[in-house]
Amino acid sequence: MAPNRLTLVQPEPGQSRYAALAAALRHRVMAGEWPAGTPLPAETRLAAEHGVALGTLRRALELLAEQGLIERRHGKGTFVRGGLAGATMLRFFRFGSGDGEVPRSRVLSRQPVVASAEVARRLGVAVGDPVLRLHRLRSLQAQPRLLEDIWLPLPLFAPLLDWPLADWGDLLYPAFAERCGVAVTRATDEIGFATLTAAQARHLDLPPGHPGVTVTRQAYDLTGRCVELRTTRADAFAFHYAVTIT
Amino acid sequence: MAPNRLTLVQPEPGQSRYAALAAALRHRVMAGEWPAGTPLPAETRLAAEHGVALGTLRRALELLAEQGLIERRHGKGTFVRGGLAGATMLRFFRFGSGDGEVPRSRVLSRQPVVASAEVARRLGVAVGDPVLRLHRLRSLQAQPRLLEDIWLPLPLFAPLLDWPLADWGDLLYPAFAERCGVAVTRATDEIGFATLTAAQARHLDLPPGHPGVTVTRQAYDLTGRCVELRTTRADAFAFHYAVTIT
DNA sequence: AAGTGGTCTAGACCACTCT
DNA sequence: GAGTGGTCTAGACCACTTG
Repeated sequence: MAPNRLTLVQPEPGQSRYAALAAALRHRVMAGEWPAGTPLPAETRLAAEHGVALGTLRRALELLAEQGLIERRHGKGTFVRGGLAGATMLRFFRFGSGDGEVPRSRVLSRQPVVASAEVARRLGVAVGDPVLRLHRLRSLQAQPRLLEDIWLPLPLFAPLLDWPLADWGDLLYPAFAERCGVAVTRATDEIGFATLTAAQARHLDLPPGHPGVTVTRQAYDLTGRCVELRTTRADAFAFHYAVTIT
Repeated sequence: MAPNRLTLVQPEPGQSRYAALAAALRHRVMAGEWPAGTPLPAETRLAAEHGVALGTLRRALELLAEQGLIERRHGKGTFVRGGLAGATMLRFFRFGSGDGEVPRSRVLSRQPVVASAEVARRLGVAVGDPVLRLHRLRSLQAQPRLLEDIWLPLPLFAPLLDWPLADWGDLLYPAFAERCGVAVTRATDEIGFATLTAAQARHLDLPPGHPGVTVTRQAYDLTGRCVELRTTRADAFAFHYAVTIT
């Protein structure tokens, strides 16, 4: 795409111009025109490029900023956001003194499998499609705290098949970005409750049948496709979560 | 306050004009100038009243709309919002077939007490201040499902002291609004797990020691003061909650 | 048809960040 | 000082709702 050319937006009937413009910009971002962390052109420049008034362009950018696609910094510029931080799962749990500490992670097993009905549904792939299954234990202060089952769609995450287990860091999302070019931008968590199986309890240093909390996460990238399904199990009594309702 | 007079806003240093204007409008709403459900004056009128451009006035209204204080309806007007619906607690739980059904509520006990340290802290009153304590059981399809402990600051909720128990409806927030003039606009919920005591389990038709979920709610009115502290206990296995992270 | 909020424009000026 | 995003203005026109 020629960067200096005029590219008019064509709002569909019933759609506002700034909404159409936001969609157009969203596509340019997702096409990789400005990689994550790099600034977009200045407002005046972008407005001229798309043949709209400054206020309209700003409305569009505000929309994208709300959606978390870009980030605006006064005096500096408008930047394409990278993925989520990665330690977000921890904000659900309260452990002794390790607040803000990144948990140590150990991959217990890694194997390519075929997607079950449940996994396929949540991951948005076909039943029987190849997926990478990870089993992972995360510890705080040498105490095992979180037991994770992770499913990743396989053509996409193939680089992880051979990656030496010793080189896996404590956070997965940065690894997704570096190794597989996948940026997680949005995730949904479902919180439920179930007693731990004997095997699960053993990993977590808890008695069998101990009450456990189950957090099922589906993570999505810029294009909205689900790139990760993760089930985390932990001590229910160490779980704590706060929400604001409006 | 004279409605037709010019009332200029005075933004504090470092504050934008629309922010100052929003604060001014917020005060006018909270002072009861336009009761809940009634429309504010038209944009052009309000802008003229406060001596600002239309765009600035709109920015201020957008702020208040985001905060849930007002609601804008295209072609109709800008309205002061009432309180929260009231059945919000249910969205945490999945029970058999009663989706969307409003649970039947029965008040088990009602007594004025003095605030303990914990209740005082969460309610924002002094230790020893009078509060009204309610014990309440809520059922779906004749099955007891939710056991609630509720504390209400007492000068404010005095009308509830004499109100015949037979006349209490199934929802509390509408009653708060009608009887005590209290509109709940915001609430925070904290979710945790704990085993049920024998007494709690008995009310819920569950065995003693059964795993329970505890939702602690603090509800606030327009002015930001806490008007309700509520602890809800229920079957942990029937608990389910979904969040979106961005 | 009249009144409401929603969109869009064109331009001025301010506040922040870097060099 | 030059470049960025943030605020504010004044006015035109559109879309929705109601009588």
